[in-house]
Amino acid sequence: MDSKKNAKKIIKRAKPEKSKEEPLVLQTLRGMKDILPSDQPYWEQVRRISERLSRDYGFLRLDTPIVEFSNLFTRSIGEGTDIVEKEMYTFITRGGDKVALRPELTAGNCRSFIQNGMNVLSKPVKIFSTGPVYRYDRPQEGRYREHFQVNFDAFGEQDPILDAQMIQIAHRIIQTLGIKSVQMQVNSIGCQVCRKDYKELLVNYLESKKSKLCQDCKRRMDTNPLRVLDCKEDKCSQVAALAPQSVDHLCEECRTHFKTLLEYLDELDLPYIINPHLVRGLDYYTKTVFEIWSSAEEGKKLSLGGGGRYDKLIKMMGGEDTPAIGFAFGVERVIAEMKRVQAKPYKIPRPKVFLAQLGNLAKKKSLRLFSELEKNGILTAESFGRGSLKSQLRIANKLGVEFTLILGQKESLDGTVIVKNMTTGAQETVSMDKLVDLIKKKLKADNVVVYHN
RNA sequence: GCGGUCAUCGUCUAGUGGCUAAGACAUCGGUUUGUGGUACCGAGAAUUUGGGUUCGAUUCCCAGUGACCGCCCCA
Repeated sequence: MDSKKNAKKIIKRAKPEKSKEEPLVLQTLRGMKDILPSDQPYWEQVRRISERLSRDYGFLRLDTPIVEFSNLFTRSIGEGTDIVEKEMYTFITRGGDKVALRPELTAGNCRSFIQNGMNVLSKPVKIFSTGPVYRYDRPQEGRYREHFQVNFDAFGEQDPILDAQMIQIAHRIIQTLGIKSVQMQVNSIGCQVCRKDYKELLVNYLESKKSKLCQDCKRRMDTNPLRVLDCKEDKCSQVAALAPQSVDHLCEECRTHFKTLLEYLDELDLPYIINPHLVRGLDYYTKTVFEIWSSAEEGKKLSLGGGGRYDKLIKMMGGEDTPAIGFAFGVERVIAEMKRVQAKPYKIPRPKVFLAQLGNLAKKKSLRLFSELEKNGILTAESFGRGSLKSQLRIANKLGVEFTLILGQKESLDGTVIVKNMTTGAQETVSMDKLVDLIKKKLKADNVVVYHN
């Protein structure tokens, strides 16, 4: 006994020495995580609801590669943005191409739209996409280096009714996922022309109040003056409160667009507010921008998702002038919120039948029987590797199945199988060829095959 | 990128500058031969990594790594 233990310890000690030259680190990379089976009901729910609603609203699915030429992102998102400046996973391929892991989905979708000539499709072209995106930033709760987004883009329609519909579907998905208490925040940051004018106006104003701003904001005045409006410092928000607002300085077209959008939103009974300080981190936005926030409890400073118009992006990228609008939400954040408000995850179907086998002959036959049950839509669990009936029943019990099928030596020879009711303990022997029908009947009678969602 | 807090079995927790680092849950096995839930018994399983101080460190110090918090920013 002692020698056994010692031997183990020696092996343990020896292990690291063996692999000294290249230590194997059994750990996910910083800011990345596994999505474990126990979490899958939530993910499944998000997938199902998103896919269903995307279809309901006429979106077609598009999947694009995770890796693209890196300038696809730098040019669309904007050279000066944080995402591009310090958060991109960029590398050179063996072929010498400068590529990057996508930090968001819209750029790739636009590329695909142009490359595949989707402008010939009837407008609007509504695109649904989902998958991982990558940003090399400092991880925290709700912020990951790899996270999943569910994304909607619509190309070729400049009518603000599409803005309203986009906000509607965003709201609808989050609500359907069980997050009832949400708030939509909307704003208009104008088009290229009026935004530029507004920025000048704002900078002039801020310049006059410079002494009252925090250090960060003094810096922001140059890099991103709109951000000053968002600062949490008391003194800055006092300055921001009196600052000129973008909505008051829109050009005629942008003002009408925004006004019409608000009329549509009023019609929809959505819980929205106009947040004149709402600014988004990507350069390509024009006119409408919006975010979706949970309002269940204060404290959370993370939006669940956001989006906006990018009317000039396709043209800027070299495509035909095509107005567009998009929205994305972060799956991890939405799931965290679902858990917080105790929203119901998807109920993954559990087996109602367990197949136990006993003896060599039965073991051989059980594989075929299992397959037979599966083909007939009877979800069955098993533990073929286990020998004793006792341990198999224990598993069956733990799984909470309705029936256990027992196939032993005797039954194998007779062409029968024992059906044991796990609630009552009663069991009957039935012939193999009647088994499937019998089980189907029993499950139906017990009304156990009802799943929600 | 900057500042801070933390780090013990799979999970949740105890504990200590010095004998085999404790418990619960979970896992696996057993309580005779072909029958589950309870009970009883047993097994495996951890001091994040690397240095340093020390006769001796899981404990003290430094660094790395990671998680989390506050910035920056964002989904």
